[in-house]
Amino acid sequence: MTPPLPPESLTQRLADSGLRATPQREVVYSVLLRKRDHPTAEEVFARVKADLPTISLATVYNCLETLVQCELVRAVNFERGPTRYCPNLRPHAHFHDEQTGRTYDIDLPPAVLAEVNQVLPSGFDASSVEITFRGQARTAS
Amino acid sequence: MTPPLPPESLTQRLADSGLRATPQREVVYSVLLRKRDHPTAEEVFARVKADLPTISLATVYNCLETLVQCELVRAVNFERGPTRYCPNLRPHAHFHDEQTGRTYDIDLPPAVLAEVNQVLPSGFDASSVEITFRGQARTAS
DNA sequence: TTCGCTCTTTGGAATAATTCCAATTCCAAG
DNA sequence: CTTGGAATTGGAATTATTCCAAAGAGCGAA
Repeated sequence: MTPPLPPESLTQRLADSGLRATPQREVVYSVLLRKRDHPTAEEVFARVKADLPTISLATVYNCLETLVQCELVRAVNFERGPTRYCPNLRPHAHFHDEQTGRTYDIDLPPAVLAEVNQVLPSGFDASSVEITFRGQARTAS
Repeated sequence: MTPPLPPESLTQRLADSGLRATPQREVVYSVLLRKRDHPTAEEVFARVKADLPTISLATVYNCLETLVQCELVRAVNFERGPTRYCPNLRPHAHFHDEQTGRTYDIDLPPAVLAEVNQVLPSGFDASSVEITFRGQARTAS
C-alpha cells in the first residue's frame, strides 16, 4: 500500500538531526515497518528482542522517541491505554475497532483535510490535526 | 455559548441507566459545568473538595466514569498526559495549544462531520469520531 | 593508533495516572 | 425497622513511562 521509504532514509533523517544510526534504532524502525499493526512500546520491545536479545525497554522508548522526533514515526494515543507507534507518514486518520482493539489507517484526501482545517476560527493556527474514528470494522485485512 | 442542559438532566440520565443521583455525582458534574477548562481527574478532585471535603480521589474517578457512561461528559485524551473531562455534548473538535497547554472547543458543523465520515471505506462503521488540532492559539478567551 | 568527547545504551529506581479491592456506609423498597 | 444492592472510601496494586547514573561505542583530531 504505502510506498516504503528508501532504506537510507533512517540514516539520512537521523543525520539531519545530528544523530547516529545505531543498530538499536535500525531494528526498532524495521520492526515498525515490517508489521504495521500500531504496536505499543512493549510489543516493539518483544519483537526487537528477536534480533537484539539484550536490548532494554528504556532503549526501545528512547529509539521510538527519537524516530518520532525525526518524523519517521507517529505516536498515536487512544483513550487511556499505552502509546502506539505508526510508521505511516501519509496523512491518515485512525479507525479503532472497539471489538478487536485493532487499529486501521484511513487515508485522508487533501480536500477533506483542507475542509477540516476550515473549521478553525481565526486566531487558531494548527500545526497538525489528528482524526480518530471509533466503531466496528468488518474487513478482510 | 453552549446551552446548558436542564438541571434535572443528571438525575434523569442516571436513572435511565439504573443509577442513583448522589451528592458526589452531582458535585462532580456541577464542577465540570462551572469551569469548562477540560480539567484532569486530579483537578476535579481539588475543586470538588471545596464542597465535599471528605470525598476520595477514587470516588472522583468513579463519578467521572459514570458521567461518561451516561454520555453527559466526554473523556478527552491528548498525547501522553492524563485524561481530561468535557461537559460539552455538542459535536466539537479540540484545539490544544502547545504553548499554554490550554484546550479549546471548536464547533463542528454537521457538513464537515459528514464529509469526514465519508473518508471511511465500506466495512467501517464509526460510532464516534474525534478530531484534535495541535498548534498555537492567539485569542481573547 | 590512540585519546577524548559526545552520543547511546542499559538496568533499576522513581513517578504518574489509574484501577482494584475489601470494608464500610447509604438508601430505598418491602 | 430490616435487608440487599449501590456507592463511597482509603490504601494497595498496576501500568506506562521517565529518570538517572554508570558503562559502552564511534568518530575526529593529534
